[in-house]
Amino acid sequence: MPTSGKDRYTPATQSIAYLQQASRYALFWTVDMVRALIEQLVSSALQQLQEQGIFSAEHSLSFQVERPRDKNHGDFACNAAMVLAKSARLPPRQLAEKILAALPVGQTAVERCEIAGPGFINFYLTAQTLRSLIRTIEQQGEQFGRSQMAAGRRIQVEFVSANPTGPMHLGHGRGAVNGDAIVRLLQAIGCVVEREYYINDAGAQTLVLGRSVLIRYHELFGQQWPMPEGCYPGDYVRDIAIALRDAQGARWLTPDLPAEAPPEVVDFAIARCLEWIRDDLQLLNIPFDTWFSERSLHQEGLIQHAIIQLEEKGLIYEGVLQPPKGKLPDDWEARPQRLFRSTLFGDEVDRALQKSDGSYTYFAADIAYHLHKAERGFDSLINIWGADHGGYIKRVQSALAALSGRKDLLEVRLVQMVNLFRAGQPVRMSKRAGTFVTLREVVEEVGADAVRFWFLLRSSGSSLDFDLELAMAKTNDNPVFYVQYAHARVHSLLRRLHERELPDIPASDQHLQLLCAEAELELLSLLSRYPEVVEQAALEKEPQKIPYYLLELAAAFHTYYNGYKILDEDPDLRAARLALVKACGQVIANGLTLLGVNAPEQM
RNA sequence: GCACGGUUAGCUCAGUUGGAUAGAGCGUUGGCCUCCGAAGCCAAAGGUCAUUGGUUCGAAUCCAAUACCGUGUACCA
Repeated sequence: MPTSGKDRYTPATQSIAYLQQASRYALFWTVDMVRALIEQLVSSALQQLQEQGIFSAEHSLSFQVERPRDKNHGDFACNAAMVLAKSARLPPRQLAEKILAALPVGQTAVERCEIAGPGFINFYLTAQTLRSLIRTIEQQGEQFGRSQMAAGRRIQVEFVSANPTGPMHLGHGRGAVNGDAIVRLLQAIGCVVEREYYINDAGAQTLVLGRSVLIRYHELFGQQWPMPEGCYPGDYVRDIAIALRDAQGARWLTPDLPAEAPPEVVDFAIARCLEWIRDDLQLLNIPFDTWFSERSLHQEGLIQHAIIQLEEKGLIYEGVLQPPKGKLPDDWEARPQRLFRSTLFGDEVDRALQKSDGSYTYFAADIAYHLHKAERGFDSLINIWGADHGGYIKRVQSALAALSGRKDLLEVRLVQMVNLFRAGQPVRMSKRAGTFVTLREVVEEVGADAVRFWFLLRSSGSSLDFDLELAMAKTNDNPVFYVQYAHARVHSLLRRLHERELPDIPASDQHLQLLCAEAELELLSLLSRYPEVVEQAALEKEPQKIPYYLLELAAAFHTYYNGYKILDEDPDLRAARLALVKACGQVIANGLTLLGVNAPEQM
């Protein structure tokens, strides 16, 4: 039986006869049907060979039907002859000959098959089969490429979760765009996805923010205090202070700098930062379903709830950690702490739950948070974190495994850092020198589409160079324009059609027969791969596969456009080519939508 | 030291159930508009897939060591 696809494609349960029947009566073949047919054909051939005694009965006849990388190798390729050569005690190519001879004949979708390379059997689809794809795309429209393969699966994606202590920077933006794209991809295969933002509105950093604001606030009234070590010097702190003064006047003035800012000031500052963050996310068109407050964990006693559960499992103890190996921090001292036995779950050391002042660590809150997520009944949880948080993965997964018993519930995906460039020169960023570039400034300069596309073009696992100049370029240098331009060209053709008052005739099956140039069949073949690309990108949570596919499709489209006249004098040919071109436009639009990038009709 | 990520063309990077002659853009060189948008197309040159070994019909891909780069490395978030 075929092992290709496994649960990823329509199982090849239909009989060959059924599929042949379907091809005769249905308007079109879907890619899944073709794949299923080919798997059936090969299976049937292998069975016949087994009856002939080429294989003994106990040999499992597994093989794969795959998409060849090189277009010269046909539409599908089968590796059966190579995988089974040993069992058959035949050289791969000889076995391939026998398989080929045993393939059932007379079906309509496959034009020809041939042996190539070390023993691949390549299948070339008929032009008719490829053309029918236009019907699929016409019928499914913006649904083309979407599926229900993971229908009903409930997934939560937590991403961004930038601290509300300042404006978002480029790294946050990358995480935001990446998370958003993963959500869209999962939705495209039928998952029910919830987007969540975890607000770190408790803890020391918020107090530092409050204190920094308070100092700037007093400056507005003529009171100068030096900014203490560790406080935030950025200009935005002054903006918050001004807003505080404008909203609440002088009521927070004090003769001396208090050790802690009043809670109202802290809350005001946090609220202000959150407002900026929401605005920035909106600018990038990234919505959230839930904004989850860390503070609520403390207030509702959920941290105790989580710790009690760990205690009941005997996973908490009072202890002293060994000093870390390698470079020792200057102020390291042995101190007894309340520790969680994360080493039992694969972590390197046990982790502290309470600080020396008795308050809970960030980790303790994170345990409670993730327990809460687990209790909300998701099938899986995905966190998108910056690479600098990589060290926390094991401990959070340990805690979740301890509490939920589900080891694979949480998947953490790290997004590497972003380096900012302008015309090839690195843009040095320093908070102190005031040369820090915020996400908002970049989005406003180059536009949300360019920012999104660039961030999605690179796999999240490698660091990314973002060049402001390139992102704005309106040439081939800029991939987002290249793709959008292809889409705009499609609509430009439709506008020209209208201007010349030519009829927009729907292409008949006979019209489509005129599509037989190599460039046309290649374009069709490329279009047929789109649903598989979406599926793969979603399953692997690797959005970059979509931009790369779109670049390939756009390139093929531009080549076609340059080589052939779409608005031909011959109305039949014109109708056929327009149908193909519209299908391209549809798929480009679908792909861009999946990335949250606009598909403009005019540029 | 340890953990995680990375190393593919001059530059920036794609390349996952292991697959055929390893790809794209930029840059370089040379071509294509009396014609639907040249914001485009075509062609050429450019490679020890960091190194070494292993697994097998087959390795950039899997495994093991090594080298170099990045991030993190008690109580911060």
